[in-house]
Amino acid sequence: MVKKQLIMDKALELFSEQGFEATSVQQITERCGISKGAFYLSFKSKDELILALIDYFMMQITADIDQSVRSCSNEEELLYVFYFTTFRSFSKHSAFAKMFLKEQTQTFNEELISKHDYYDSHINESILYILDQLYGEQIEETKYDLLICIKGFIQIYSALYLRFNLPLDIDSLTKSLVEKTALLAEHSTIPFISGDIIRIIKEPIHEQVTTEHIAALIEQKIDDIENPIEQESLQILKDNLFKTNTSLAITKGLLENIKNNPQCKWISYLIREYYQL
Amino acid sequence: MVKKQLIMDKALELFSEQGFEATSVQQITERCGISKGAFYLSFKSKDELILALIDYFMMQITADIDQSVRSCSNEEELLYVFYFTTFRSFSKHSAFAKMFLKEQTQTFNEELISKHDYYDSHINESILYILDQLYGEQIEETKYDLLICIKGFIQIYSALYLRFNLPLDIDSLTKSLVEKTALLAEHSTIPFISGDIIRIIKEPIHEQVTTEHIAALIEQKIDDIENPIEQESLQILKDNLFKTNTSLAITKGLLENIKNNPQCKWISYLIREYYQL
DNA sequence: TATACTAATGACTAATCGGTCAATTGTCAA
DNA sequence: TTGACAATTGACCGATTAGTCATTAGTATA
Repeated sequence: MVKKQLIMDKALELFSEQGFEATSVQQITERCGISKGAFYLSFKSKDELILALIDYFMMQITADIDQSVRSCSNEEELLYVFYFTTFRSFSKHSAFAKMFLKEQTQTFNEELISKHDYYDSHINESILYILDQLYGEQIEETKYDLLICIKGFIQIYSALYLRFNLPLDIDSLTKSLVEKTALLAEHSTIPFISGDIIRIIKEPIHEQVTTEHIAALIEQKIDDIENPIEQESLQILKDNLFKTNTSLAITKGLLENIKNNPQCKWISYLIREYYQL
Repeated sequence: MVKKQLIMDKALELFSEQGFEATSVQQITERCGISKGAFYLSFKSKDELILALIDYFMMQITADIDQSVRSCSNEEELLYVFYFTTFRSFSKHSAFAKMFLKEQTQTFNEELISKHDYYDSHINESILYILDQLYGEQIEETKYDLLICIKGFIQIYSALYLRFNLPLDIDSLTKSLVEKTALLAEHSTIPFISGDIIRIIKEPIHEQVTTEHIAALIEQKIDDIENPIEQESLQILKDNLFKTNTSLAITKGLLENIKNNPQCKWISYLIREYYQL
């Protein structure tokens, strides 16, 4: 599916420059050097394209953040690692980040909102995990305000950087934000986010990670994977989902096989969560 | 110009629900109960409409914020007054705030960006004024990071509130943000925003307030004003712009005459700045 | 070379867009 | 009541949109 990738690349360029609605399928196909018909061989509709883009990148970004946070052994560095990974991801996928920033407040598509909420809730969990690890009970009251503020920091600094296309000194930005976050965590006492609001924020809880969900995801991705080892690993992982008494060692090994393919990051993230690895 | 107001009202509703691009002129005229031709009697184009909306509301909001900040005598309350006025304004004009949040990241119109920058720079000045008053030299290094963080707080909490249409306890939110801001101002030591970035941020400096600019603005607004006293006051203020040795007392009195008309807030703000009142 | 199959094309449709303008309606002074 | 003028209408325009499909080009097998 090289064609699909080509379309996604060029479309992302255009979306980040002009926005989704302002970009026509014609423009996309022209930049790809293909015909209009060819576009609709790869994607059923223009909407499906943007949803695919969001999935493709958000899976990577979200899994990236989660992984580096969970694998960080040094508590001192937890916040640093989180911010650093986040901005490095945004920096790496800056065209996507730009598009995402443009479209995230748009209401034009119900499915887009729910997708946004889905990944957002995963990121929320990563942040809450960090806060829990670092401060625990100490910030029981202000926890959700901290969550909001951290996301506010990320959003406003990202927007600044993406707006002017500045070269970003991630280390410096991260250090600055770590200090700010720590200050708020350790000294702020007046919460705003009340129990009611928390419930509303949390409402779009991401569905329980089910065997069917993972299996469907593998099914969907498996044909796009070119490396035969990775493909077989995915197949076995999928089959094992429906067996009992599967070897955790084998599972871990299989996960190791696919860990370098960015397309598999999300799946392995979900499987790790599923088996509590 | 009652028709113009009707169109702006209904269009704002639609824009805040669906976004600007997704709303057609047809939809607007249908909701107004007028014909398509009638729309184009009031506005030269759809673009002119959104620019008018932004001017109409941003003038009020920006002037509101500036006025309450500058007229706050108690230094202790400065930050509180700023946040409170800001959120009260957003709350009062929530449909506009919603639309603005949707469209602010859109690139589709050069003029829209420059308008955004124009009002943004005014708000920046209000915030920097507060920071200067409260902390002065003490935050020389971190001043612009504070500016960014304050705007980040406002943005993320507004988005939260507007997204879920929650009833907003402004006082509570404001107290929470005042504490956070004070913490950052008093204790943060690691700046990120460097001199280079400041220059880029400041670049779209709003033009010097000129006599011609104010006169043109009055000219443009004066026919929409229905109250004859307000209309005459504006006329005299405009004429006085081109005279030397005008009485400051008279100017102040005239400003007093128009202070209750929201349409005049921006003009009186500029005139006050012009005469250094 | 002939056949069978897939990949790719671009002219086409139906709908909608922002914007125009000749025709109609409403209003008020003479 | 008439006539002059302003306000309002909605059919219409050209451009553009997302999406379709009969046709063609390319490729692999027999």
